[in-house]
Amino acid sequence: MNTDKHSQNLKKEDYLSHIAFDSVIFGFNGKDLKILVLQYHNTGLFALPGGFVRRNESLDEAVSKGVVERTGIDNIYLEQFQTFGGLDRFDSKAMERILKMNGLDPKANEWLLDRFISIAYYALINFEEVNPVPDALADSIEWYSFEELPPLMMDHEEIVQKALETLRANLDRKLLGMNLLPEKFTMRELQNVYEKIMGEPFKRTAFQRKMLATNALIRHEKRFTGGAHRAPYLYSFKTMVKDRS
Amino acid sequence: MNTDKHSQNLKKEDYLSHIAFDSVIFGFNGKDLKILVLQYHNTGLFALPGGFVRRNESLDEAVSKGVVERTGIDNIYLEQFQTFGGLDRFDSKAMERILKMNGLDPKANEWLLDRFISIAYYALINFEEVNPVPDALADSIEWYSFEELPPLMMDHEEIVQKALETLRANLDRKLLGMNLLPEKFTMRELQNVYEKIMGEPFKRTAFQRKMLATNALIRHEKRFTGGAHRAPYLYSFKTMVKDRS
DNA sequence: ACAAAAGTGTTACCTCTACACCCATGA
DNA sequence: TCATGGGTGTAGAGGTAACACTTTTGT
Repeated sequence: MNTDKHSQNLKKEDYLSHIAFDSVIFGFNGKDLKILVLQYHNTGLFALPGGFVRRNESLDEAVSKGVVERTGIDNIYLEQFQTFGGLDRFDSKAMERILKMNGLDPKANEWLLDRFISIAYYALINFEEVNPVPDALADSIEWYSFEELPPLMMDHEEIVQKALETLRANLDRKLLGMNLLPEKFTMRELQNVYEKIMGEPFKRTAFQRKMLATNALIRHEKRFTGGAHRAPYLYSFKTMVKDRS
Repeated sequence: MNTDKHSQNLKKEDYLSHIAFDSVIFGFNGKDLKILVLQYHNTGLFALPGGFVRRNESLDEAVSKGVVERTGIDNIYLEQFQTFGGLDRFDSKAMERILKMNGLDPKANEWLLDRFISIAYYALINFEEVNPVPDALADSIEWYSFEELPPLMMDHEEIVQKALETLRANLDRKLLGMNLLPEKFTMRELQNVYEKIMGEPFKRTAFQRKMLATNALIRHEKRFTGGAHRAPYLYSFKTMVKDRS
């Protein structure tokens, strides 16, 4: 949970009360699968980037805007995967602390201390294009790989877990790999993405054939890396179709 | 969208504003796949059974309670599948009419006319056990098969569509058939469920083998129907495990 | 005996896997 | 020419699908 860039504008009447969103933003730096985590000013509290929904925008618009603001790129693959509505999922003391540390009056922003239901989305982005931007209440937003995630607020660790599960379940059904890679990539790079997401190694030759069999790749010129070996082909995905379901 | 049984209790302060749920309740009568649709008093408006979330109950609890109240049975397979948050998804005029026709003052229940985000669930139940119960605002709740669905309010047709898609996508991954059948059933009955859900016929022998290969069925005594043919075995599902993901 | 539906055996086919082999590249 | 990693050919295993055959039941 998190706020708009212009925190002074967090007026109750502009937003739908009790409704928040959280986003699990995945990026792949060529080696590791990472997610964006932000830290609130002077509190030591870590959380997923999130926000609230304005009365005059749809849920999808709100989330899209939030993710674009944090990453600096638009045209992002975004997918809603679950809504979290447990009774335990608000921590008014932590929220109060966050507001105070940002010089905001908790009394004047009482609606933020109330119970929230959060709609969770995951995003897949091309790591290279991103320049993460913290919002007004947070002083840092950084990439963390799964092995070194800091402890997250409230139920955010559960949200991350569920995001990863959903991503895994969808990986074969949809062509998700494309959203984590630059436009052109080698088969080895594609395999790396798949292995990091699934958390297990694949056989090189079987992977290659499986991918080619999907008929979704275009083969381009070779990439001469300077390595003392055969130059691999570059590939790109045929269409911008992200969902084949 | 819909209300609690005791509509006089629909006090704003008891509920989370802007948040509703809708449920697509599937049942199988041995021949057709049907869903429960309710009709509001004197309005000709059809809608999915739904409700609101009390401040002191979790989202899942609220939905579960709502579905149990309408069907009269508990221990129902329930799965959240999507949250709908479009700007178009409120129709204050229709809601006003519903309130008026039920002798409620729209002014006193103004929060119900506001914009709502709805978390949608689907439920799978054993048709035979159900005795559908309309809530206070509705005068009927009835089974409709997909071919004869009445026009539904707001985005409820989209919700039904998405529920069916999700059910189809999950059918193989999870053992969902079990929730739509009585405890013991024949292979032909199980195949009927699958065919109705997927909307396509399966080969009898292939289906039988595929099901037996899952190793999830127990074979019981035969059922002598009086038909002039070999009596089929009865089967039941091995475990109450509903999710193998 | 016969018709109807249930259950199973068999064969052909297809797919996937493993392994080997060849290819291209720069040192 | 050697080491390294990329691409493809092939044979065997395993799984799937189609079809026929057998079994069981009530008329």
